[in-house]
Amino acid sequence: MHGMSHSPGVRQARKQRTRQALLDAALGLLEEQSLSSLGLREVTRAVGVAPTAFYRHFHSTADLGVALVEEALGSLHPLISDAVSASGDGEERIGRAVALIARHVREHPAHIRFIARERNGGVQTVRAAIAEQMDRFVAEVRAELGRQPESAGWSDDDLLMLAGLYVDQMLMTASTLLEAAPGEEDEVAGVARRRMRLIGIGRRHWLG
Amino acid sequence: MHGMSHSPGVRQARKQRTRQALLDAALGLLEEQSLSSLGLREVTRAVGVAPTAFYRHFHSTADLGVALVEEALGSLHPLISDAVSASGDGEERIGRAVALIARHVREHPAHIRFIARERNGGVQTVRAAIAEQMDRFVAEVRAELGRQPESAGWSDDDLLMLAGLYVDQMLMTASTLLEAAPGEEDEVAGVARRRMRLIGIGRRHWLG
DNA sequence: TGTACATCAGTGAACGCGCGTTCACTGATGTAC
DNA sequence: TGTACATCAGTGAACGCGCGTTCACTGATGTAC
Repeated sequence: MHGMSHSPGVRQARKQRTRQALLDAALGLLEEQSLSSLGLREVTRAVGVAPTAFYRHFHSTADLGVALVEEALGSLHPLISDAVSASGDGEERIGRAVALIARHVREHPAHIRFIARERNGGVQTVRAAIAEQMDRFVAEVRAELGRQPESAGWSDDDLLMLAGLYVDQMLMTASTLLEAAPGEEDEVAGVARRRMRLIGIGRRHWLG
Repeated sequence: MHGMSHSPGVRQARKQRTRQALLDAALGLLEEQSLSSLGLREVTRAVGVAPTAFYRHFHSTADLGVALVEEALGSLHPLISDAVSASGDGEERIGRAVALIARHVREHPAHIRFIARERNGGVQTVRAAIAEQMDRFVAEVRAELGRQPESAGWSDDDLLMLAGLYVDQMLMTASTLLEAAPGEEDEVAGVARRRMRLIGIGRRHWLG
């Protein structure tokens, strides 16, 4: 009942909790503004710690932004591969991919908003962090596409082009769903599916 | 030599010049930050007028942002229609459309950056102004597509879907060109052309 | 054409406020023995 | 197990600074007659 012999890192766990609270608070504040106008004091106020505590975790709000990119996109890689590699015929795959995106947007709206906003935002290091993750997504999608029989005869360049088109389309769909009025989501999802269908048709007739 | 009988609006012309100077200065400052962190004093300082002069022209920096949307996108409607309606076969049309975009990016980089950044930015009224202009572009492209023989048998909904895909693709191409390192532009344009080609193939095989 | 008055774009001082950052600190947690 | 010392996450006061906004103003431009 009296714990282990040497301390298991209570201090470190508390620090981690504060850090996460700062990230969560920032993400909330960023629903209505851009990172380049987010203040360090705003964030600490929302958490309920002293402004100076911020420096124990991040050098600046830009630094925090890079951590948010990691949080928002780092865990998304499995989902992306799933979305592309789903089995079944083309129509089924499209339906499942769009449903996966819609679910992710419903469960993590603030993360998606943050990425869509800062992808072209005013903070260079954050833009670079997002671009790096997006490049990884494109590379993963390309690898997945390369495994499919439909890709026989495709050059590496063309596969990369197609992968980029799919990834951009996914983010655009997510961002549009986010802005959709309640009840409009189905229509947005329908348009997204038809776009994917048209791209799929282009893919099938690309050669020959 | 002594001017016309009643004043032709010297005062109004000067006011217009100051207003334009504020817009130009703001656009320059926005290359490296988002509108939501742009300060009114920053802008007037860059122009060389008193901070209070700002209020003679705009209620706020958000208001100035809406004016910038008008400036950046208002004059773009003819170009968009041109890009879609160019004559010649598919490949020629694609080449001309991408060249038009590349030229516009070269001539108005700050405008494109502003739109790409604020399309998902932190200022609601500016987002709405951009969305409205984009909707107009989509409607215009749809009308242009509707006039082409390739669109026989297409439903209004599908034409709208295709028009949206083209417009999103154009903005994405513009934004990617903007971030391309010098010398990389040709490769980016090449990928953009292949994307357009694939979409065009999907279009040709959409029905039947 | 000349005069008297109105308009209004731009000024400059002043305000209260929140910002990022520094610094020496506190006290719970961790470590050595 | 107990004691003495080290670490370090979080504190709170203080700083200088730039911000948005108000206000009464100035003087060139515009208008009426």
